[in-house]
Amino acid sequence: MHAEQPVRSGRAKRLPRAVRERQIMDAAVDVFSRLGFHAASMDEISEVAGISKPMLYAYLGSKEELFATCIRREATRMMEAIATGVEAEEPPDVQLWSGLRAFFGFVGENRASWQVLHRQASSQGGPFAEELADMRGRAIGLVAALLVHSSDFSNVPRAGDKEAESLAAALVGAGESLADWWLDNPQEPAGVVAARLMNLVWMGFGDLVAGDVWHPPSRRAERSPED
Amino acid sequence: MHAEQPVRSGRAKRLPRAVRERQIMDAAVDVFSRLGFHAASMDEISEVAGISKPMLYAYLGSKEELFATCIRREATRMMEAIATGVEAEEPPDVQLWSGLRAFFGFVGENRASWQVLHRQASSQGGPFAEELADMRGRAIGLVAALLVHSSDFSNVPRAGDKEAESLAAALVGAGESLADWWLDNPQEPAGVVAARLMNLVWMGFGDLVAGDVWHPPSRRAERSPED
DNA sequence: TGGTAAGACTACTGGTGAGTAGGTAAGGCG
DNA sequence: CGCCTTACCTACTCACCAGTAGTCTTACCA
Repeated sequence: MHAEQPVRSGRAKRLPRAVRERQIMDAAVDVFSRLGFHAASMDEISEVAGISKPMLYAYLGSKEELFATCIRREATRMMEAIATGVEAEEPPDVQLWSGLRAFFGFVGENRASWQVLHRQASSQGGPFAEELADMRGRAIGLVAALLVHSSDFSNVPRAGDKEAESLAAALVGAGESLADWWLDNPQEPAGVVAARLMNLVWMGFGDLVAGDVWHPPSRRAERSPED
Repeated sequence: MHAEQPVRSGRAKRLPRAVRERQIMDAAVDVFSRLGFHAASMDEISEVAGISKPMLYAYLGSKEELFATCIRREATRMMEAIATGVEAEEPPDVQLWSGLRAFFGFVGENRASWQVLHRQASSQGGPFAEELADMRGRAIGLVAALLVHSSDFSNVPRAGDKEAESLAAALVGAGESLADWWLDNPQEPAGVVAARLMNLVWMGFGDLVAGDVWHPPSRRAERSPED
């Protein structure tokens, strides 16, 4: 988690524009995540960023533009974090496992980002939710493709795209909510939470109750299952 | 979905307090679900309800009280709808199935309620989220108890409470998100969506890919799987 | 048929927060 | 060293909205 620098008292030191913009964005994500879009005030964001309000407007435009920029930046960071963790050549279950680990890893280290993306963005109407729905749609699409691809390994008639999509939506949603739950119960490491979801969606309660569990292939031991 | 009566132009007809309160609550749920807590204005709520602002304050108190009352009412309605659908004597998988059907049935017929509960309430901080977290916690607790109980049927060492709870959180979350997805893709009936989630969480992708599916016991045919 | 209390309204206040006008310091470059 | 550009500030305007004061009106009962 970023350590926002303390509230300044005098005049801020001169800094190049790019640096200030990053500071402002960090502050904005922080404030938006804590208060939500409407309750967050530009005054507070500027204060946390350590500059004055007109700088905000000079650099990042209106409040709405600022919020949209936050969403885009954080969404991109997250998708990249996940994409980096997944190898397209692996078998489906391993890909899923890698994706889950990367996802929970990101959330664990960027709680504010996650709050902004998951709660604030989706609960505001208009272009924000749309922006977010786009990214969410891409994530669901990826998972759905994974599912359809999984079916190719078996001799079962290929599931309909709609069906795969809704299953993917359920899975993505399970991940989102488990991440939320995890924020309130942060005792456990990311790897354990990810493994639990992996077991749920891959094995199902039916198998789990019967004592069957999924476990990652033991090769590739450089990535330990604990964080 | 309620058909909110159109915007009045003259003076409203005299009505007994209880009736007016219901109208106001319906209007409030409608407006809060569309705009969120902050963006919703008491003026708009009063307009949709077909009365003037002072009536709002006379009957339901402040904006915060009104919102909290909405949450409580809708949460209670939903929990009751689910509880009514589940028989405690049934085997675990059937209980889960009934619960899912009842849940998706409720969401399908009360979209505004669901928006208020799932999005708006949780994204506002303070006592609202707490209220909501309570209900959510009860739901998770119920599912967790179901899971622990399931294990008793098997010879597996009983899963830890924490583990059951996180699995339940994932399941509840999967339901929430699938419901959200469904709102955007409302072609399919509630029963089909519920069945799909049931299959996912009970069988798991592993079994589904292999062609194994869960299906409800064929007795009790008076409840058809379609809505 | 008139009295009255609950139901309803118009028209205001006060506070808050988005966005801006106009002015001040600080680094760079001749 | 003086000039200009870029970073930065204080102090405002204006709109919107929660909440209220004071007044009118209608259904019901005696």
